[in-house]
Amino acid sequence: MTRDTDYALRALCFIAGCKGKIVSVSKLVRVLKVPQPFLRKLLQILSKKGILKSYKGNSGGFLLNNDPGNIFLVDLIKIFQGPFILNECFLKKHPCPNIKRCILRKKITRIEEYVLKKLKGITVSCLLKGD
Amino acid sequence: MTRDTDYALRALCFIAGCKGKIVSVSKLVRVLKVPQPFLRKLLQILSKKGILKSYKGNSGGFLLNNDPGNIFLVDLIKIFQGPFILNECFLKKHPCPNIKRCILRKKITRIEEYVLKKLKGITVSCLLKGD
DNA sequence: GTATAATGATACCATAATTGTATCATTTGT
DNA sequence: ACAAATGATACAATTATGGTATCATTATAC
Ligand code: FES
Ligand code: FES
Repeated sequence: MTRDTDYALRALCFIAGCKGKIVSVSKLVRVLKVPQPFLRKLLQILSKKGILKSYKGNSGGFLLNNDPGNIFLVDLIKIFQGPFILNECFLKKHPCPNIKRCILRKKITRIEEYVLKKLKGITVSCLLKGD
Repeated sequence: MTRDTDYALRALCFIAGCKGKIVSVSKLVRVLKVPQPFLRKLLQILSKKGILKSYKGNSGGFLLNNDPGNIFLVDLIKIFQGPFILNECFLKKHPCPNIKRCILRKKITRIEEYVLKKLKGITVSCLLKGD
């Protein structure tokens, strides 16, 4: 998990905690102790991706656009770290001669599928509530 | 999986395939089509770590130091990518206030333990044989 | 209606990690 | 002695990450 995803998740959890109240970046920064311009960038991205709703102008800020139960960790990972790529070939540059049969690939794929399944079960709300 | 691990694993598989014969880097390069000086570095590391045995001098090269069934993918990952770190805290800089209770941490840890267990089952020989 | 406090958009920069190169010394079989 | 290999190590290029800075735009509060 990169810093992007990390910060974003924490911010989302906090926003979710302020049920309904618009939260500004400066507020978040005070709480999360994260570099402000960086966090701004992240929230802007989340806003573009439809996860947050933004309110401009004085006393503006951000709000969740969905139920916290509908914000999945995998989505954040996708946004900030690109698609959860299932290890295509374990030699990336030269396309692999035996990509169809490669045993390692099969094993890794199976593992990644499991991880993905588990990750799909993690949402903002389940982190807040603790189930 | 990084390029290091990737190349190393392919090299090991190939060497394992040449049962007993000493394999030189130049031979490997011809087969694997990987930058030579880079591969050399990798094999030197594997040799230092006791996974390969090296033979200097004319017609020298490398040989497996263990049974292919005893060369584990996890070991390569450890060597080239550092210890398989179980996501300590999802905010790395400022130590987390609730590191004991953090729900995400618990969930991630559980997933990583599973992956580790599966990864521990992957050896060079099982990639060659296909079981 | 204007000042203020917020976001939107974007370009830039610094550092670290990854990936790869180059070189020279040493060893050993022929 | 020579050739062909590894040992050791320093260097360089590229990319990814993490972070800044700036200016424009919008909307609320007074
Ligand atoms: S090496 Fe290409 S898919 Fe396994
Ligand atoms: S945030 Fe620190 S362990 Fe979860």
